Amino acid sequence: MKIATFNINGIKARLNALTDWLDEAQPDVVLCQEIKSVDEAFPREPFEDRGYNVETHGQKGFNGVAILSKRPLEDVTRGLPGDDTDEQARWIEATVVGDTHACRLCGLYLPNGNPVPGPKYDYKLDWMKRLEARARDLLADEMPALMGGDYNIIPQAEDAAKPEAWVEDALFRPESRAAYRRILNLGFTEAFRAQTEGPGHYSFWDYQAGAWQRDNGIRIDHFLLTPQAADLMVSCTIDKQVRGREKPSDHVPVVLEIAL
DNA sequence: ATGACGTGGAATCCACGA
Repeated sequence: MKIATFNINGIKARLNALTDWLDEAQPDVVLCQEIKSVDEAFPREPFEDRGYNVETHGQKGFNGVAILSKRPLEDVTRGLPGDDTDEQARWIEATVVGDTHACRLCGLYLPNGNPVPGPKYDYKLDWMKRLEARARDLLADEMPALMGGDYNIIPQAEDAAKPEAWVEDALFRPESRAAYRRILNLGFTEAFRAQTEGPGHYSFWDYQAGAWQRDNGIRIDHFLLTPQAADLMVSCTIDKQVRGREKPSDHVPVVLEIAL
């Protein structure tokens, strides 16, 4: 089963780019971030016409996550547990049943957190504490599960073309990276780094200052797998070429192949 | 050294992003 994460930066602006990519890459599941749409306005038809089930968790203007899946999505839940007052749409879960295993899918859009310090950074770190709690529960369930999405975390210096430019940024601050590492250290496998080492692998290039043309990117879109999911992993790749197309998102898809 | 680009929503600019 081919499962992708893709921050599309606006579903209305990216409709053609996304459907073109679906037709070409034929993923079974896509975890989408930054749909920037309320649920009622999400254009379901182009995806349903292609055989995808659509589950959204949107809000007006910003954020918003969705799952597209060719197989039925069961037990869908919306919102990251742990704070009933949190109104930002950044988390959605569902279970997909494969040929041999079921897998819990968690799609996430982790807060950016800039500027540092400030309330937005506090929110990021608070959100990551809640993420850690949910991650612990997923491990305790001892079933294949994954958390995929835009983590807004540059895990290591090698994950940025110019790491020195990010040292004061919420995506690369020691506190951010430590919070991410705490989750990894619970027993998760970061899918891309399980197979590929070294610098030069990015999933985001800013629209500004010719970042794409200069390959000035960062790797911030990740899949974290429970041990039961990691045992089924086949490959994890970044579909870099998508960034060079017409009217692209500033992120590209990361694609996980897993033997479900 | 600075700014640069894009999206959505409201409104002819602003918030937000990374």
